[in-house]
Amino acid sequence: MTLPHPNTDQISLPIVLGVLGDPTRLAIVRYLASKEGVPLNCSQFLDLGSKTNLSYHLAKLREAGVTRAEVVGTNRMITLRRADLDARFPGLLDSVIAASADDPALPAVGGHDLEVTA
Amino acid sequence: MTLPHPNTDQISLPIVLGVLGDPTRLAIVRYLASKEGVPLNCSQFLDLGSKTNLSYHLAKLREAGVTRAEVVGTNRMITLRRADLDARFPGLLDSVIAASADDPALPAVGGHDLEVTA
DNA sequence: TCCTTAGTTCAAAAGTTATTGAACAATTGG
DNA sequence: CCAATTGTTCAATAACTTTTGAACTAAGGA
Repeated sequence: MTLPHPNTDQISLPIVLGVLGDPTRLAIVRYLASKEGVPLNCSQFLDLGSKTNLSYHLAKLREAGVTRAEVVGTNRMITLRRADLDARFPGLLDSVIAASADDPALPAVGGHDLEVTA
Repeated sequence: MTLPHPNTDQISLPIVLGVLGDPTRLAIVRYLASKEGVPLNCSQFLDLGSKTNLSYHLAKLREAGVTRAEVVGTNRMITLRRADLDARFPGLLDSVIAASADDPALPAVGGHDLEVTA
């Protein structure tokens, strides 16, 4: 039960940009970046939409090569593909994350500030 | 006859990313970046689509704050809003342009290489 | 003034993306 | 085995985006 992911060299710039051009998905990426190293399961994101809708957005991110999802039991552990994105599009992810960090219009995950101690 | 543009602080990250997530518009931005300082009119881009369709894509870019269009006679002179984008989203435009420079899947403007002498 | 050039606007059609709920599958724990 | 948990898939719908052609506006030159 492994899920399909593009290889690094199959990651496409317009597709990545298009996928990030959605507030829900940008919020997911921003949250993943703030918890880098910690694999998160889908239910962490339920603030951002219904379970079905998140499944859709997380699949878009995965298919674009922005995230990686590993099946662990009944969970999908989701991580940012930072190294792959940095290799393919140097500086892009950093600038997107930095810019998203001070965007008050983006939905928040957790209903609390990202700086709250974990 | 001035066209509507967002102020710098009204430029939105998801909207900019969404607008750049289209091969035609990315090709326009890439070409504008390669000719920075030289204002271009719309007909420069006719390789990328019909006049009507380009009017649509150029309006999207302008409304998102990515380009500026100035009316000069019967022409619209189009420039990249690099300073505004750099101020709002540091590093973003540079990384997008650098990444788009080596994307063979993007349509080309002019039917010749961008490095051809002007 | 009349014609041309440059680009917009409008309405329709076609295509794509987002959202929902109900049903499904896979794993884990009792 | 049974039930709960986690997440997917499917079909429907709603909403948006892209593309087109015909009609239009505005400026400039003959």
